[in-house]
Amino acid sequence: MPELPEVETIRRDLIKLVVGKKVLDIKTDSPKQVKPSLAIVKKAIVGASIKKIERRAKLLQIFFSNNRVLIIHLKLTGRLLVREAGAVEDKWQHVVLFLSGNKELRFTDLRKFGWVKLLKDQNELEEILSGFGPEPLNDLDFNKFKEILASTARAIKVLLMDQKKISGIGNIYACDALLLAKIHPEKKAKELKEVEAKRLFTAVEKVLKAGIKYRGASDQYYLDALGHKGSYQDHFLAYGRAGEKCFKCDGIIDKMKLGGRGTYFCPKCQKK
DNA sequence: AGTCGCCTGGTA
DNA sequence: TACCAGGCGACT
Repeated sequence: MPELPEVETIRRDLIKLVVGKKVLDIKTDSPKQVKPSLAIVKKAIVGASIKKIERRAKLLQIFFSNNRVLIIHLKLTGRLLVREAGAVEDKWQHVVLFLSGNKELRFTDLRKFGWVKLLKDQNELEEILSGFGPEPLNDLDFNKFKEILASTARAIKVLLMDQKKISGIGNIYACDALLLAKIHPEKKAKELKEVEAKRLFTAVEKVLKAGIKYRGASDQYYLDALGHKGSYQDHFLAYGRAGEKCFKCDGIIDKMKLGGRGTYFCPKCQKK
């Protein structure tokens, strides 16, 4: 599932591949995923060129030369692929932007949970972005992190994945950061001791940076903008490793459900 | 805070 | 053939 490192990798790819290109046309076979509607998006961006591409949390923002903004959420199985015009159709291809320079920007999505949304104006963008917590690799310092922890008695893993509190962390990096910091996923956030908070703060930064370094985790569906896999899955600490040996002790990684989500942890390293 | 619904491919 | 995963918003 695309989380901060995966979306960031795609953003960096797209900057090289599509910035400066003009939108010639757009099509979809899955109208529900294009908001507010294909007709409105078409009218707004056909003829404009891509000016810059930003990321906030797991959201990609495409800014156009006419000041319109498209935001994209990949959810679980979304991909953004840049292909040559007319190249063989990609699996689960649902929205296509036809670009100048004989390129196509394709949004593919097996589950169809992802979406592409045209914003009304700058205000709407600010409104949406203001709903996200700080970026863990940019505007989060340790004091702010401690405040966030102290604000709730929810399980620490659920908190890490709450985009309103901290942005960009999903199941993979939450599981890995908690093992690296040796903290049980169910531990209440406000009950973390200073040293644990410190370890977790460092661990979050470390796993996210590793994710970016390895160009994301292609455990299941994730591919970068050129359709290549990342390799962070070869460096998973906890995620997806149920039954395998812990990387730091002789314990065996276990799997449980927490907040409805599969949660991987080492019962020996991560005590409650 | 817990549950449902959105989807579809993979698995039991 | 039924069931399940899973980000996130809506609902309870």
